[in-house]
Amino acid sequence: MDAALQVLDAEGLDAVTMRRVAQALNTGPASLYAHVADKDEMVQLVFDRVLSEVEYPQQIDAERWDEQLKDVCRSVRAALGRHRDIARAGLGNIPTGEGALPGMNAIVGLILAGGVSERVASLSVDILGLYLTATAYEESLDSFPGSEKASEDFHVELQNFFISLPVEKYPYLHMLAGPLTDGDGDHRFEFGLDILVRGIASTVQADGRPTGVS
Amino acid sequence: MDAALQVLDAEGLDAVTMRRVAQALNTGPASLYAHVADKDEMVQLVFDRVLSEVEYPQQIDAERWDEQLKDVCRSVRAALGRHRDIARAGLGNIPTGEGALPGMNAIVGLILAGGVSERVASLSVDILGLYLTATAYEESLDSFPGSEKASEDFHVELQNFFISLPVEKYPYLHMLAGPLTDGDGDHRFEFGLDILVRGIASTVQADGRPTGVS
DNA sequence: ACCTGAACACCGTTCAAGT
DNA sequence: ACCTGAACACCGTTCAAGT
Repeated sequence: MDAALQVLDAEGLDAVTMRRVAQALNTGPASLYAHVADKDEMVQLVFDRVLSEVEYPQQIDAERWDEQLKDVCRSVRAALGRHRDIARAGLGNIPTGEGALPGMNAIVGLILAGGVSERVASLSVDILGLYLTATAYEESLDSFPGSEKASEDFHVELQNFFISLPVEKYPYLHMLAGPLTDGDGDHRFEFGLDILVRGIASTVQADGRPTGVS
Repeated sequence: MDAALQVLDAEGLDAVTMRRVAQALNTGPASLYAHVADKDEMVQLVFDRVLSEVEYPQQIDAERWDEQLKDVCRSVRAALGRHRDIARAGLGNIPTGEGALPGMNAIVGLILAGGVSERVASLSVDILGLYLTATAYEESLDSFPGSEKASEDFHVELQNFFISLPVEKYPYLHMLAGPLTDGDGDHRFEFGLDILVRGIASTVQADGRPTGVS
């Protein structure tokens, strides 16, 4: 597992193959099958390990549940961001490993502390997880493929493309050419996080009783 | 391109390889490089083609911008859902193909019709795209790998896992074992969509002037 | 401009055989 | 229980050669 994480951090998720990891262990790929069912399980274990880095409050403060919730989410983003494009491995899965459970338990607890129903809490944790892995994955694509230079060039190119679009055919895309390609990652993340957390909160009326939403 | 789409629909995205597509064309893999730079470009073209199936209103009705916006989003989900796990190909990319642009232009227009700033509109279209591709991808994993039976078994298994969790260690996960694994896809999708669209709308005050959000 | 066969450098996984 | 070498059935991509 340490070996797999090392390969991931050094070369990215695509390099985390049975053969590459085995090589880092000075052995052959077949040997790994004594410890792991298949490649997917290996990658899932790495993902779980990364999630174990997530920090969460030991105590839930119901008054500040939304800020605490956001902090856990920021910690998830930070953990994923520290390990290349590992977020890709989390896209289709509900993580059930030892590393992920404490953080997930905290997130569920914080959402419930917001006063929402169990149903809404379940849907919320789902969509929040989706948001965290998907944004982390997108950001990882920006940071690595080439140098930072390449990604900046790509930005300019994309903006030029939108500007070049025929105004009569795509008026709105043309209009937003600037802001659409303006990428401050931290800010984007906070915007989405704020919308989601406020959306979850808006599901509860001022008196603390759940609204009829969904 | 037709051949690639056929392979996708019949066997899923993993089967869309240079070799498989070439075979469907009764030729060798090297021949494809006369029409396409690499595999990624080929898959991206397929993705763009799928997005061309998206339906959008010819005329924006500013009064009903949110319902119109939701309808376009539903159409994106439907289009992606018709083509296996193609959504995976859309995860890290801003689509710039002929097929995707009209729908994207409509989405941007509808968000702007909601009265938000250009900045917020850009962030919103971004997060909405993230949500659409990520949910479509997750749903595609549920529908295919094995039969529907297998996915139901998996559900039960997952629920049992959460129930089996030690209550003192993971109280909230244990509590939500039921709803957390209760998957009505349509309903989940609508819940998230509603939160996002309301979140975007909440960025504008009642008088139509943008709030100071983000 | 388009196509081809052959090759290169990789994959995940299996399996008989060993300790 | 753990490891190994060799093999199988695949990959994407390149390249010289053809039309």
